[in-house]
Amino acid sequence: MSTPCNNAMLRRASRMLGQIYDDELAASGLKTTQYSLISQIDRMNEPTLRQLAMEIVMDLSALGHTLKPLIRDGYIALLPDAEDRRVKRVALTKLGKTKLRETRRLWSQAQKRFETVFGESRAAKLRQVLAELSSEDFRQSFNRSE
Amino acid sequence: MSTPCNNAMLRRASRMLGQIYDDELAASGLKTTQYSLISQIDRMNEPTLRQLAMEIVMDLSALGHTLKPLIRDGYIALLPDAEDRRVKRVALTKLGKTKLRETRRLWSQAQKRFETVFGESRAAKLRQVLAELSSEDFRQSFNRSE
DNA sequence: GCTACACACTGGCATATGCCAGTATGTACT
DNA sequence: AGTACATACTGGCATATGCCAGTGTGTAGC
Repeated sequence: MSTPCNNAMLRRASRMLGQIYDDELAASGLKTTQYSLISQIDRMNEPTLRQLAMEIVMDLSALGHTLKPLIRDGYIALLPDAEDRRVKRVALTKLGKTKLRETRRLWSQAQKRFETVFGESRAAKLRQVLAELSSEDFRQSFNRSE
Repeated sequence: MSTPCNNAMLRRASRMLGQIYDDELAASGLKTTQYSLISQIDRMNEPTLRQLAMEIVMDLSALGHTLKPLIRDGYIALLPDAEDRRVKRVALTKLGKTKLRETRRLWSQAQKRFETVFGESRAAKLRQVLAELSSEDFRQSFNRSE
């Protein structure tokens, strides 16, 4: 017999959780994807596009596209690197930082409700598993398994 | 302290697994998302668009868009329902069924490697958790938790 | 300095996904 | 039958994500 597709189930759960979190963030005008991106940029110290892309396991050009609306709306800016002229660094603008603080309240509420409904301990375990699947180590192991 | 975003981590893992499975399916010309869709349609008995959308937790209009390329390529067809003229049912064409059988081999390989690297038992548990998160019950519980 | 090659990003095209505003159809109530 | 409302889908617009083919820039070897 064949097992249900792990990838399909992961995507399905992503859609569900995306819808749920997006509902909570609706008032902010940010999608959860955008909030997560801004939040991640805030946690890193003016990362290069590549560093950011690696961290969130996103294709470099996909990241570029995704950043466009956020740049247009003035939340983030791309700064040329001082050393290497090929490199651009991603930074939050003042407006972006403000937006992040505001939106964090809505996000916290979604997150809190998730933890309540799903269970804090289970959520922590789930995040651990998801981190493992998102690691380069996992990709390597997978690729070496052939 | 604040926990890492459950939704962001889920999406990140989805991107990773998507890339991994897509690599395996590359030779088929189908994306994993498309394979999963065809496979799901095959498992259901000529579902209506709405039934299919509910099952995979996808917005109805998003589903409509996603089906377009597969219809264009002749893998699936939309059939009018006999009883209710508002309704359209989704069916695999002969070509679609053939493609499904062919592509299943590649998918099985990805799935098998996943189970090997991640562990069969852990994978089963993960799917269980993902199914829970994808359920309408979960959405209801979440919405009622406010 | 020149040539190859590696690396970082950009642009174009395609699919994935969602929201909202229609359009068509069915159903309930009068 | 007629009106009001519910339901199923469609189309337009926007973002999310990926691949591939550039373009510009650094670097190693000659």
